Amino acid sequence: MAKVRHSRFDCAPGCSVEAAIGLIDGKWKSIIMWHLLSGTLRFNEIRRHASNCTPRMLARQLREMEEDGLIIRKVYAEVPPRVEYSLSDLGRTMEPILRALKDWGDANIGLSGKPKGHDPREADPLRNI
Amino acid sequence: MAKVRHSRFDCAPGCSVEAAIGLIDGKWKSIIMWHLLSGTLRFNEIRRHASNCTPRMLARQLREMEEDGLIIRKVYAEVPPRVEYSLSDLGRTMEPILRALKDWGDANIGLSGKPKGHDPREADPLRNI
DNA sequence: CATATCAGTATCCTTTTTGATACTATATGA
DNA sequence: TCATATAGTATCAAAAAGGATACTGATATG
Repeated sequence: MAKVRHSRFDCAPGCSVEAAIGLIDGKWKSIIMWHLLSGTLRFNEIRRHASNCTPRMLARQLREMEEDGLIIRKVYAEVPPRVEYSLSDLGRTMEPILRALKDWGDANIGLSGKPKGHDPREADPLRNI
Repeated sequence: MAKVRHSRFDCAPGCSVEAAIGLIDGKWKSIIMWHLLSGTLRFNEIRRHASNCTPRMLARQLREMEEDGLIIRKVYAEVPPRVEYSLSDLGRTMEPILRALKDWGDANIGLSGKPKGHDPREADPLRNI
């Protein structure tokens, strides 16, 4: 998405939709949230779930989600360091969204990564008359 | 989001989540979908719903959604031109997602544009020991 | 005749996001 | 002793997304 994260909402009623999605649109956020639904995870545990997410990216996304109050970051004063991430109460309220996304994806995304079902252009070349 | 739109899914099981959100993460897509739930709309009608979306951006997002099979674009050979956008069957299957987003937003976003509920850092400055 | 409407495009530019790579300090285990 | 694990950060570069503005061509309206 862009620049201004969930800014002003003078465009009701679609805006609450935009606001909600604005919180989870980072490239890894929805995945992170999804896995945190199952319980607390440490930094590198999350990283393993989101392979090919660089530590830099993961850190950024986690910080943003923390700022948005979606997750909780708990630092233990140990060596080597231990940091645990978990969903906040607010974050947990997003479960219906995450589940809806998951259900839709499971039902509609083939292994191709493209939605199932034909592209209308291929099926009906006259559509565009 | 980024570069590769719903690419490969070697990271199950979070990937269907990512795939689903990848289809609606454009700055205006979820809003467009939301309004199309109520019925067919013309280009400039959508534009009015998404004030301060430039025609360039609106056109781009609509094209992408069309390519993804979420919406249908119907062109009438009239002058001045008339083009109608509507949800495809596939697009309509996203209603649960959109509704979940809307419900969450209505329940949790104040007029500030920030999620309701306190930032943990303000409430508990010792959290980060 | 001048203007507005329609559905966009074209061009240029800025901002935001993401990626690659290397690096930190300390402790444990081989 | 050397590597490994931890949770990141620093720096640089690339790419993607978004924005501003101006323009189209024919027709209807004032």
